[in-house]
Amino acid sequence: MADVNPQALLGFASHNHSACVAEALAQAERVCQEHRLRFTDVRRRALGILLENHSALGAYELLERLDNEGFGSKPPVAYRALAFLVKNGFAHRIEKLNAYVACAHPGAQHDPAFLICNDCGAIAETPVSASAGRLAQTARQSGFQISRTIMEAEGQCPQCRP
Amino acid sequence: MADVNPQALLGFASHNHSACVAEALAQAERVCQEHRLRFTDVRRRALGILLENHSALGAYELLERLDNEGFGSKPPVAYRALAFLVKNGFAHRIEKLNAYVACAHPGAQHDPAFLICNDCGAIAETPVSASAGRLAQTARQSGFQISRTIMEAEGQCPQCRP
DNA sequence: GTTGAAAGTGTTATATTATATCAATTAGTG
DNA sequence: CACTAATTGATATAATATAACACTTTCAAC
Ligand SMILES: [Zn+2]
Ligand SMILES: [Zn+2]
Ligand SMILES: [Zn+2]
Ligand SMILES: [Zn+2]
Repeated sequence: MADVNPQALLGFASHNHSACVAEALAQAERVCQEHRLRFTDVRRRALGILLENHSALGAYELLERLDNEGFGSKPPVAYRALAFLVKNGFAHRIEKLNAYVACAHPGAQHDPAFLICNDCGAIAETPVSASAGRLAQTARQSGFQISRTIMEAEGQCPQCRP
Repeated sequence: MADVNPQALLGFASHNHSACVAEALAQAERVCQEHRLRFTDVRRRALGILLENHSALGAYELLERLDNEGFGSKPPVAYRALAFLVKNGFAHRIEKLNAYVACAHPGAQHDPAFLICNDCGAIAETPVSASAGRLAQTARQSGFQISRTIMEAEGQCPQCRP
């Protein structure tokens, strides 16, 4: 989960990674000011770590990095930072991996969908609208009111295909 | 997770529950004979318990019931039975709940999609084809080869809506 | 039928993921 | 400043899951 080639990510396309990180952090900074959210040191750094890694990170992997940088060393430190990031749309939890990834389209609240490469661990967040899909249609027809959807697809990314 | 009104399930429609269980077990029996799968006592009973409950059951909840009936009492007993059932399409794992549910359309291999009621715990498995959806389309376009999809929607079932 | 290989069962032990709670600190408010 | 709410960090524990071993059962080959 940890040692993934950053080249392979962000929709499996290469990109200027440090600029990508800086921009995402600045964006988060703006959103937090707008919404009067407290973007504290741990939270900012947690998001930075997720962004740098640019792939799903387990809570304990994040915790280890935070600990190494002088933050707390116990599970709640990581879980609370993650809860803040997820709640406010800066990161997402990947259910299939019990892991967390920085959001690729922060700002607007959205239902994310993920493509997860089983070979290299790359993760791509796609802007699929869940409310437009067949599942949502089925739900509406049966009177089920959807509040949140989870869409994750496992497989092989373009780089890892034979 | 455990005490759910069976009336609320199976697509949130009521049905003859004991007949439903019996039929599903018979169906599993047939499929196992066809495919030369060993439908042992623990496995059969595990499926029976999932069917009777007719809602998602945690591995340890299943384990407790198996233990009460004289099977093993240690985690691997439940996890192995579940692995067999899931692998062969008789049950599914609900990632969002870390729980397991009997398949509503056994026989054919399929990518299940679920509607999960956050109020009463009811679960409906819908026959949505994942490969036809927008996520699959996006994947194809970017060269990603999907091997398996997870689709879970949380919300309120018809019975629980105000 | 006996035998050997493969699969299944149950246990012990341990790994991994996650939360409840409390004391101390910090940030925002009047 | 004084008050309150939010945040942090630690302790402790809960919940979920797997590795590895000994023993038994199944099944096919002989
Ligand atoms: Zn996102
Ligand atoms: Zn890959
Ligand atoms: Zn199914
Ligand atoms: Zn309900």
